[in-house]
Amino acid sequence: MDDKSGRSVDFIREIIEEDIKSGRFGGRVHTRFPPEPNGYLHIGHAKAICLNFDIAKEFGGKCNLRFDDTNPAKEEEEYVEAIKQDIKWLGYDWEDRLYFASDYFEKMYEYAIDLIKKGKAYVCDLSPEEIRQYRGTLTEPGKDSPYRNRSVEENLDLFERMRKGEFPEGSRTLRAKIDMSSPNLNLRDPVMYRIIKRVPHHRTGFKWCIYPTYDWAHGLEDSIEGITHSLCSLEYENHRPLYDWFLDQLGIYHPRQIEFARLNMTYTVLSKRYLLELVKRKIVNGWDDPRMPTLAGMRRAGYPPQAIREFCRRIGVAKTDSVIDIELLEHFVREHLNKTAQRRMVVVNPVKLVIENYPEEKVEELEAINNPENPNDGTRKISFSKVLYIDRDDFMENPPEKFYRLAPGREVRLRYAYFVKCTKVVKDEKGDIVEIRCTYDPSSRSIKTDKKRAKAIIHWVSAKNCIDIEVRLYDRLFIKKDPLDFPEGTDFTVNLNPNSLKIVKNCKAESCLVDAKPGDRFQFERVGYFVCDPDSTAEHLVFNKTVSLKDEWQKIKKFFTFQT
RNA sequence: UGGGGGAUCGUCUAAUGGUAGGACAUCAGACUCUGGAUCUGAGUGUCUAGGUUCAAAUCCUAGUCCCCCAGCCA
Repeated sequence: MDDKSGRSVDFIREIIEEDIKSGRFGGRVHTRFPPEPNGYLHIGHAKAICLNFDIAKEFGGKCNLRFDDTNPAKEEEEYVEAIKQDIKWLGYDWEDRLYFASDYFEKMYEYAIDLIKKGKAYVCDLSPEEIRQYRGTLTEPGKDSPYRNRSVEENLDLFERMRKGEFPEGSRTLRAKIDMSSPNLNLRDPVMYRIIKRVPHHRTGFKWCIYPTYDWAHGLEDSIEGITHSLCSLEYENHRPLYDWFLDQLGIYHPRQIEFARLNMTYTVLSKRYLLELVKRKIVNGWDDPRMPTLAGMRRAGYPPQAIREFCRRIGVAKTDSVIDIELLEHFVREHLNKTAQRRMVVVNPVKLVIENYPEEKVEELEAINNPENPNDGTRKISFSKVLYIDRDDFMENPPEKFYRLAPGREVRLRYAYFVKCTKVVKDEKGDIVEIRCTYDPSSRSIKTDKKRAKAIIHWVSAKNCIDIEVRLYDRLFIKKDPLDFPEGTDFTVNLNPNSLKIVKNCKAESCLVDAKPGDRFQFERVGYFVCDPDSTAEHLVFNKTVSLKDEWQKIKKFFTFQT
């Protein structure tokens, strides 16, 4: 999408504009988002949600939320609620248009009878294996089912008895009578109804023992709801002739199906199968684990919904298979958080810094800016004293050339405070640094008057006045750009990032963070963006890393480690 | 091998016969009390081969490569 001019539109909006112009649907635009309640929504669904709801809004139309609950074996109520919550969180509203395919079962049944009466559908006694054999292959035509030419009366009778539950699961199906030699396998007498008796449907219980298949049901759902443009992913392109066929045979209202490429992202898996596996094998801690690409996971990771929406808008929509760099998503997350997240100082990996020439009992209140990007957020006071904590990563005993931070004999500025100069390093018997000693320059305090330039500015907290928090450092779940690229005989877990979660307790945070509530987002200065996790209690605050700040030094460090 | 789709910087995406542009990423510089943010600059692209045309990413021809389809999943 050309984002500067805002003039160019994607191919779907182009089609819709043409349809409006030609009056194809009386100028109406009505879309729908049709999830199957068999898993949690992920960022790929977000693309479809944004597309459907945004288009409806842009063209003055409506967008329905419709659960495509035609397979009781896989669907659960838990997912229905989670999906509704996620869509709301994303910022979309289906108003009073919440529908379920299962609400249309009776109507669909009537349509099926209509089709049987027209001689366009028949009850087939072939077993699943036989159906497969009769279907033929990609290059060979199929064979007609021996039951294909039953009389309308017999079909009507059998179909009614299927509904009544007279036949065992898998014994019979209702099939459309189309063309067993069609080069499009979907048109080789597709199954419309199958018998499922053992599991209850999450909404209709055991009321039904026949269930419509996707191909039969979806167009009917769209038709019943008066959908104008039925947007779906590319793999349904081969199904469009079938979608059209059913509606044409029935002679009912006929929406237009348009296919677009689903979202793929680097370092991410977005198939329900693998996502479910991650949860079931406890590789992650549930669907809302912050490492999951689910909306629930991203919410818990601290992703602002606005950033996800902006991402969806900016990736555009096309028919080309594509893989989006995850960096692009992270870019929009940072962009939003930079403008909105208040800054705090938190030392994740603390080491003591003692200022030798600072009075023992003295405490100063220093002013810090809450968000330099937003003056309206004001300032806060932070406590300064003789003993501080700084991050171990901000000190090196033998620094390389590009390391600007604290080192023996070096001077740096403490953010919003003074210049300090390292005088000494105190180590324990193992040789680990336990304390860094320094002196400070009392004249360097004021932001306004002190023009002394610092090569580096580091963050800190006062040991006397800080709180301990838990920080969960999340990183991408996979180390490989394409997690599904694994050697034969292994599975996608070989590509898991062993360091995707690092829990750090006893991080030192400035005291004003005690007021943080779950969902509150902050920038921990010079570290990254963090969100307060629902696991937090008043005594024990937990923060999840959303995304790190861009870090020049990390790049340099990486470069060095590659060199040596 | 049948059918259906698709191919533009590293990655997405514009240009609808008339200057191949933007974003992310990368690199360089400026600025900065966050090695953040911001600003400036740089490099990198029309799948291939022919043809039509004053002019082709766009039209034509032939090829190449990629994706989807043989569930009673969606």
